[in-house]
Amino acid sequence: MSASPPEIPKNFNPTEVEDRLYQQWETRGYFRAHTDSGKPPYCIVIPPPNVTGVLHIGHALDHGLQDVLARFKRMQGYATLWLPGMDHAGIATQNVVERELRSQGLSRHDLGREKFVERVWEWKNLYGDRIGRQMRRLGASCDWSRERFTMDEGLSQAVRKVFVDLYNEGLIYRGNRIINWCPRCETALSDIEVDHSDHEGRLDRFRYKLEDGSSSVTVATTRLETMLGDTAIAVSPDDDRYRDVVGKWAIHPFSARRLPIIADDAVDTEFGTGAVKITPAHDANDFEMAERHDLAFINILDTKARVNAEGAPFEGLDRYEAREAVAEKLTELGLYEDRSAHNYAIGTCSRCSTVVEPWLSEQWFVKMQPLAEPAIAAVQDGKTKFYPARWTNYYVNWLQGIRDWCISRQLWWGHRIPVWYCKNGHTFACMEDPTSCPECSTQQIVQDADVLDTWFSSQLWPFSTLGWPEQTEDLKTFYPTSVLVTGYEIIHLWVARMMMSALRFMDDVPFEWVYVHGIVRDADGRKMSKSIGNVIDPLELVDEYGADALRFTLIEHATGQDVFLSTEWVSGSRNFVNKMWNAARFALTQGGDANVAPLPDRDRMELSDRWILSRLARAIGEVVDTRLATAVSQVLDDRDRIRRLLSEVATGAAP
RNA sequence: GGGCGUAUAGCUCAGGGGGAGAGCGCUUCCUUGACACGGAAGAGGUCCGAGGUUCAAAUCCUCGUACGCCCA
Repeated sequence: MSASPPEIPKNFNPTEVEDRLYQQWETRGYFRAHTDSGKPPYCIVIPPPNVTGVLHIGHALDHGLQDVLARFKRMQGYATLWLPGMDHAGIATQNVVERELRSQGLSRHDLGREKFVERVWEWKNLYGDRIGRQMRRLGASCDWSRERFTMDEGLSQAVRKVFVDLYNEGLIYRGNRIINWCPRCETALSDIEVDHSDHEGRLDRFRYKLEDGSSSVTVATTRLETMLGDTAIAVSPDDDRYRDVVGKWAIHPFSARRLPIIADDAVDTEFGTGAVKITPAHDANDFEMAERHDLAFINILDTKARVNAEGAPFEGLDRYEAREAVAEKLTELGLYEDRSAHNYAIGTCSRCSTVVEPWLSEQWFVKMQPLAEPAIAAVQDGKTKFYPARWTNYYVNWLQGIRDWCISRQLWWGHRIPVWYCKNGHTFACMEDPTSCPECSTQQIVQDADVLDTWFSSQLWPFSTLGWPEQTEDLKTFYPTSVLVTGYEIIHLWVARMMMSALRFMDDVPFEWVYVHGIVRDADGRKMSKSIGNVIDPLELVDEYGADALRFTLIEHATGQDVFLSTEWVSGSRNFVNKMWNAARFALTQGGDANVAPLPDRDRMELSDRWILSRLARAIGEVVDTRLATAVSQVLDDRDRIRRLLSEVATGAAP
């Protein structure tokens, strides 16, 4: 044997090889999907990353899995489309651009709505291709000619049609309800954009005097400042302690408002004193009770969670300042009793971690139950299947308990709600921007100021990206899509909503399979976060070990559990990739192309050839028939055999 | 309070009704013509505990313990 030719280095250099090959693949159109090939279709739409973001290690796993599936199906002869794109990420993007403005001493209000939205588009055009470049570095074999953005013209048409249709059917309605309000972002949030965690707080107790001066009732609360908006006191109808005060009135110490003392089954006799202050405008349970008893709704906080005029004499104070001020004032009046430590759950904005305020306001909602029922049935009937199957129950349970979805956001970046109000009080939704009211023809009309929740557009992703509402060739060829690959944390945020909207508007499920993977954590199992400082940048790992090494590592461990990523694993995978490189190098140095001759007839093959071909066929069969992570471990098993065989051939031990 | 997951070698984890596994680490040897990002040999396990099903259980079932996650 001769020495290795110098043009094949001993060590695999991933950066050089991967960049060169990716460019070739892309410019030669290998990732392009075709609708006229006559091949069976296979389609994956990417869970669109936020346009503001950079790729994190979770994307590397998510995209790696999709890439394996896409490349595998291409090799099997399917017309394969892996469709990439990005999400406009309403709150997140608006926050980024607002932060940028703030560094120049400006607010979005200084620019005005139109200029601000222009500014966000400029930002998007400047930074929006960052994700795409990073995905290419990771080797994602997407069809970039079909890249989509949730704010694209076509996708916006889809959003508009869905809104108008649901509105006309009565499934979208406007209502004055308790919603989650973020005082920093100054917008409503949906239930699932709020994170809940236990918090060490306190329970304050104070007295309301009865109007007739006969006695007083002591109540307990964790949010003392909300007493400014109290409009009743409630006790349990079975509570003997309060039997003789039900029906009487108490007096609010700061406003002289009369508060009825009511009996309601929802009151827990065990909590606090058994008597509960009722703040209908600032608590969801109190709101429901207020509707049952026809109580007044008094909103005491402004959009920044400062006390408004309803809360005089505390007007202008922040909610936490007000909490202390109210306690002091009650003490002065001899009404404050005591406080004790108390743990309770608080909700925080999932975007900025500010404590959200339950707040009464007029918002748009989607009535979910009629949409949820078909989505539950489709999974129970097996039209869409979860892998691993245990997520089926999670999905079904979620939908069975679903509540109406608050879709309006007090933001400027997003799809504006296509509803107009005329001066004569008519309200209407329409596909084309109107110039007059369709009912009374007045031209004095004004559009609703709010935009839609970002998830309202992403719920349409599997069909809006393929061209819907137009009946495009892509839509006919690739819908329903084959598999959705995503992490379990967005089954309820996204997967369930896609199921609902697709069944309603496409009359078919959006995907046959939902492949659910875990979260990538650090080696100690902690979530990666900037504040802990344990974030692993996938691109740094690609620089150091190569994209294949990183993706192989992630997929090997994508068994449905969370992946605790240690860079030592990636280094191990890099070594394995190098092993493959050297196997190829070995083959080429044995005579190069001359060795890649057509195989002889079966009966003239040598035993070793037949053995390795059968081994190859078996390995392919096993890989084809098993799930990804198992396939990877199969590859690892085969590695041993390959290694042994090579060494036998090299030493002349095999015939 | 309800639901789910996990427990297998020193570490991190696959697997799964009949043979105890991988990577990393460890020990010993090898500057061998693909590869030291390598090769060879080896030590190392009550497969969390108890009960049940079975000819056979680490694997399936029940209960328990510990840890983690999700929902309220």
